[in-house]
Amino acid sequence: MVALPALVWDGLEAGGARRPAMSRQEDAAFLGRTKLFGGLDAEALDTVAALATSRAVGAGQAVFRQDGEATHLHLLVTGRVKIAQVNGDGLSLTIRFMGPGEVPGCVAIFRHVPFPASATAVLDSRLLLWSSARVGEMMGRHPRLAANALEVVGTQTQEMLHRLREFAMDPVERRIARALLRLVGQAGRRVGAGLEIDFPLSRQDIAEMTGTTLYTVSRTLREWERRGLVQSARRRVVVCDPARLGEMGTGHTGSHPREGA
Amino acid sequence: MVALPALVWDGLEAGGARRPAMSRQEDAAFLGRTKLFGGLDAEALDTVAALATSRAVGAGQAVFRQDGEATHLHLLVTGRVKIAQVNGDGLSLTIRFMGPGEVPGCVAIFRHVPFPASATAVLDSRLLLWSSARVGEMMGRHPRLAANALEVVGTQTQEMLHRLREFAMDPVERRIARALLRLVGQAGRRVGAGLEIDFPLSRQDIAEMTGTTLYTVSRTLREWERRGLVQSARRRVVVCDPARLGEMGTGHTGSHPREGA
DNA sequence: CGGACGCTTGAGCACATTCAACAGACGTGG
DNA sequence: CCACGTCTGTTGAATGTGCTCAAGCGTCCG
Repeated sequence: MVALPALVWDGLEAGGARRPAMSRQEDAAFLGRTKLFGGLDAEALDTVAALATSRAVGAGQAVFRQDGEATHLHLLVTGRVKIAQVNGDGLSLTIRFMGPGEVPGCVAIFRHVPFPASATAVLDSRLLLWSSARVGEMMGRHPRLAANALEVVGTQTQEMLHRLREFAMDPVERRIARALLRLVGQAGRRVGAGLEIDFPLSRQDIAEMTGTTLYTVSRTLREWERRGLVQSARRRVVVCDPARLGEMGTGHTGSHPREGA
Repeated sequence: MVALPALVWDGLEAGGARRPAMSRQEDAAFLGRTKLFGGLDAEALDTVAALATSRAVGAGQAVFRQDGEATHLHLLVTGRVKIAQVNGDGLSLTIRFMGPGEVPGCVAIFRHVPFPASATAVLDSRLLLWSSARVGEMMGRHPRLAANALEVVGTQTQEMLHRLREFAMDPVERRIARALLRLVGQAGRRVGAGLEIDFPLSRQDIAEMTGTTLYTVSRTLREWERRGLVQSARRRVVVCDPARLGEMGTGHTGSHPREGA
């Protein structure tokens, strides 16, 4: 609502350092900084990079689809991807957003099961791909990779657990606050008014992340804007006061939680 | 409410074959049938069994506590264990129940982080323990073990994801139905009226599994009892008609889901 | 036998949803 | 460059699911 400076979502500033095409060497260096491939020796990284296929996906395009066979491991290099699940009634739940260095759909690859959710690029993105068979080979050859994979998947389990608790016990307002803080943490960019979320995010998107409706999100954000906690415009959200927004999560500001102790 | 035959929860029938003390050889054979150790060769199993410590935990006693340091890997041999998380306000969420062959708290061990939840025996239970350091050694020595661990943790992630969707999109009634069916699936025993859940389960327990209150659970179960879907008595639940209860999950029997497509 | 525990039920209320209508921003094409 | 349609967001009013609070009852166990 407040006037926010004009902005393009993709391009130089969003993606960090510009890498238009990226050489094999640059890829290898990048891999070494990811959770999944970190700690492998230089030679291994080089081999892994050499085996990868590169793929560009435009904003709004699908990276992979729910229930599709998981034929390839996807590593996000630049851009941003939304992981979302659709249920039988056509309602959809956004599991999370992923950024550079993350591995959308990794559990499905490791378990050799269909993707449990769809991945859609929300910004122009570039990914590296390895076939499922290649991944098996690499895991066998590099025990460190297997250990990393366990760590990555374990982290995801605990994140899911954390969100499960939110859904089970927190009122909508608190879930929205937490979702925004999480997004700011993983995709926040300093701007004048505070921390802006790096990619276009509609009320509907937030609703799908928090299991509520776009109407409730709109009302909540509007109220927070009056109180100076956030600023927002069309598909743009800036968190001005993360601290006070966080108290909304811990706090007893508003209403009552659910359930009897 | 309907008269159910008298019953003791623990003892012969609950635990499958009776193993009062259990030798190392029996332990090894048992390990070979678990998800985590399955597929290891006989020699490895024997070594692993030899390295284990046995521990008995009485019903109602804690196996480990939330936020406690994860010093040991726990494998449940007999009995049943409840995994639950308490939040700051003293409200608790039951993540799941685990039975023989399962590995409560495994993610914390693998990631070297504190337990995210508490484990409590709901029946007299026996567990095998390995120190965290031992687990590291074993995983290094047996690649198959590392692969199994990834599979186990990956399965958990997907289960959490599934439950997350339930919490986000399903009304309370559906969540209760699903919870009962899940319990019957993993701890169901044939009885005259249908499938009885293997261990004592109160309204409060069900409420903590489904993020609701014991009052709502009571009303719901009562209604289902009138319709002949379930039978229940004090801390006992029998599912009489799993099929119709399942339709409650898929179906449009009742009300409306949440969220705008 | 008495207390604790688990279960049931009613009445009232509140958060959040549903439905409906509108307003402004964007971009597209004439 | 302006007109139009589409997309996103805002807001009001009515409704309802599920929670809170309160009371009572039966059963199990000490």
